[in-house]
Amino acid sequence: MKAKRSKEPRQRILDAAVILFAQKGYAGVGVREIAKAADVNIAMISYYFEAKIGILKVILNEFHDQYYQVINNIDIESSPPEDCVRMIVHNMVDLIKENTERAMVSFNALPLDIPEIADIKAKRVSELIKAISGLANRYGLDPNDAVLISIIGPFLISTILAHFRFKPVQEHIFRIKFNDAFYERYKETIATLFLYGITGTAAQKQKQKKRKKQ
Amino acid sequence: MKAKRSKEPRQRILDAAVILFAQKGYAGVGVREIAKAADVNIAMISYYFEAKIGILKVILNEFHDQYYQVINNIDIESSPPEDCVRMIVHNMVDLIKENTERAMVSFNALPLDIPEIADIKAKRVSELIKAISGLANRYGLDPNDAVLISIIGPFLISTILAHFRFKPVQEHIFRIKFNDAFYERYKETIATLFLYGITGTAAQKQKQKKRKKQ
Amino acid sequence: MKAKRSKEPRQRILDAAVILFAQKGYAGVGVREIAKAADVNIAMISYYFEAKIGILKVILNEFHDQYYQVINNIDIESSPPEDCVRMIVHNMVDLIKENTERAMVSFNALPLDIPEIADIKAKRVSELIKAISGLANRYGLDPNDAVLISIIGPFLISTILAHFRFKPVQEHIFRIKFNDAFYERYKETIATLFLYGITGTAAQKQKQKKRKKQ
Amino acid sequence: MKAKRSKEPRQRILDAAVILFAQKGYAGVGVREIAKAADVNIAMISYYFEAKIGILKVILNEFHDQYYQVINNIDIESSPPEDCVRMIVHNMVDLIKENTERAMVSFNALPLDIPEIADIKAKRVSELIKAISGLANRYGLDPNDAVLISIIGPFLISTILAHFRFKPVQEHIFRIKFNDAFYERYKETIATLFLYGITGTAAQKQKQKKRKKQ
DNA sequence: AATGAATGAGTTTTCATTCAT
DNA sequence: AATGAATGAAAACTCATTCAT
Repeated sequence: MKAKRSKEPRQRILDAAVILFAQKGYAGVGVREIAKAADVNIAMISYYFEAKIGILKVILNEFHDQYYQVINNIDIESSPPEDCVRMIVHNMVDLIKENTERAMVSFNALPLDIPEIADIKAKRVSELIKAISGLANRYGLDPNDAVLISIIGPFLISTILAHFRFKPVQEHIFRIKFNDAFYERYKETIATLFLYGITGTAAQKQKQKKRKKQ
Repeated sequence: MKAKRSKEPRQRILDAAVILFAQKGYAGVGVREIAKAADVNIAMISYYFEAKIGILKVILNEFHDQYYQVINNIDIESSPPEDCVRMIVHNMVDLIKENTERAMVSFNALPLDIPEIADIKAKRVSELIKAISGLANRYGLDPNDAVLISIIGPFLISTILAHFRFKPVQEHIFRIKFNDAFYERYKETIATLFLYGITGTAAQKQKQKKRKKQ
Repeated sequence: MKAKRSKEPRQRILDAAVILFAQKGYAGVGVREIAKAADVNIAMISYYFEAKIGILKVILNEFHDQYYQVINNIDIESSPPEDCVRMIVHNMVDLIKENTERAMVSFNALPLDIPEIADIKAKRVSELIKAISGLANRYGLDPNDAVLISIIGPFLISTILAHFRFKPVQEHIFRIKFNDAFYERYKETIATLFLYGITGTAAQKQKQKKRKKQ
Repeated sequence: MKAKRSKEPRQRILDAAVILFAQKGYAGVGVREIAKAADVNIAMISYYFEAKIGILKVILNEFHDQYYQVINNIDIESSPPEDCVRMIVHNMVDLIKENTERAMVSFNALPLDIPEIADIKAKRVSELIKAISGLANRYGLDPNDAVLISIIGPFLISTILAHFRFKPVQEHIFRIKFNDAFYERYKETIATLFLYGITGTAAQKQKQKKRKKQ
């Protein structure tokens, strides 16, 4: 049960908290539970993070730093759009696969009624939308078409997260193993689904415009 | 703050709890807060629902009843596949638009560490997968292809839910109104995205099979 | 579980309450539990007994009425002392055998911190002591010897009650049936134990007095 | 009202709880009342005893440990039977005199509807019966005579406890002081009562056997 | 005579945090 | 840097009682 005492206490607390927050939500986990899982004394939590909410703030910021790196590290300008999307999907699946709990905490289990958390979240979402708009532009979609952006924006992350959310249930029902081979095909399928979907949507839009002109 | 005392106490409790659970998660909301928002005495909660968890059970079951009706009410056999998908998308968006909080509670804010809730959820997900498999079959996709089903299964609901999750933030950033006109276009776009995506994926699969044969 | 609806509600409440109070103590039983066991509506309790404590008052008074009848109905004056004791033991065992729960409630499970109950109890105990003193006198024991009276006073009832208290455990351990035959022998044994004990004690006292005189 | 803060909090809780449980029964006492009487914070109760029932478990086990020591410490084999009984009575009165509340809680005020408590009690009663059987054997009584053992088994403890239960009432009625001198005579009287009673019973049994043979 | 919904004060237990060591 | 005892507030839940019907 207890985390190996190999790492530093601070890191052990973070690791334990991420898993528990992902399972039960922020409010559903007590500091005693975290301290026990991390094999540290309760008082260490306020020592390293001031308060329980401090743990969440660190988790949230650390994950978002990684998350936007995945998008921004892609050289959107110089690669063909399709490669670009495939790379993003590839990196994003890898990121979430390796940091499933962190991702789930950062997207789902957030107590947005706590102002500090709401502020961090709002700031980060703004950053994301800019990146998405740039990408849309490359596909001939109008980057100022709010409706379109608001649809395709959360598309990828939510689809990938949905997979990881339902993973335990599906493992049980389908009796399949989600191994590396699965995830290679998964990345491909998601990218194809997204690319065909988005180009189809763009094509449809062109048709409608023509019809209107006529 | 207080709910209008027009409805029956039991319904007022449910209505208040749904909104609060969606905002703060199940564990983040206290029964006192629910009782206050519903304008009922705190003891009424255990009177009508036995315990706090009883409220969640009712919400969960009620929403899933509606949710599977949306899928099962479509006459999959006799309509052309495309119409079928568009109808499902249409109905599903309407359902979630009218029951945003219920949907979010039923999909995101669930305390799966509570056995009773995990059981209900597992049962309902099984029902869903059967329905999805039937639909996939009509598209020439292999209904026993676990990987494919496990990808497109949670696709629709998670995409639509993602929109509603990010709705408040987007309203603020894009300064657009999410009115009826928006949702008509939204349904169309989502359906197109999904149809092109899924047919593209099916086409791609055919190609790969041919290549392997050669 | 529910009491047969053959008797009147008032009596059903009393019967149910006696059993529950004996099992769990007065404070350990809720009015809802009593109402359920008696198959009456909760409000009937305050209707018939004003409040929960009213049930206990009735139980207490009813049992003590029976209890002192057992002692006072014996014609202490005209029977030989030994017969007199045997009859008291006989009647007392019968009474407690038929009213085990009522006796246990009236002697053990009493909330003496509630003034009304303490008052009833004090009044009844005074009555008992007078009866016992009279009996002691017939045996040549000094009825004003407080020490002696205070020892033999609670002797019988506590011994008999102890049997009934440990009855379930003993039935289990000894695997014996406490049937009518057992209770005939039980009465005899208790009476013999008491008679030999009390005459032995009286004899011993005489010896000590003689020694002191010498 | 408040206990002196001389002892450790854990002990103060136990001491306060014993007195209150003896007065009002387990269910009749609240943890807040215990905490107040022990002059500790209410949270200390679950800190030291996990839950309210934890206090009772400790009281119960501690008292029974002492109680069986009293019986087992007597060297039944090598002393004359009469001395043996007098020593047991002597030690038992001393024990209960010094631990009146603990004894009353352990014998009367037990919530046997709580499985944990019923288990502890059953285990302890079994231990007692073995000891009693051994003692009976020394008196020429059949240790396998379940009826006899089941009668004389709870005899001593229930008689002594009855004295302490009625002590406050008797002090008031008889206006006598229950001082050390009283208890010396009390021990003697109880032992005599018991010895004469038990030998008388044994003698009576012999007679009956003879009669049956004839 | 009888119901069951409703109340508010009560219960036990758990919470995040702090303090002396 | 680390402990674990201690705190007071808040958690969920249960209580006996009352009231309109």
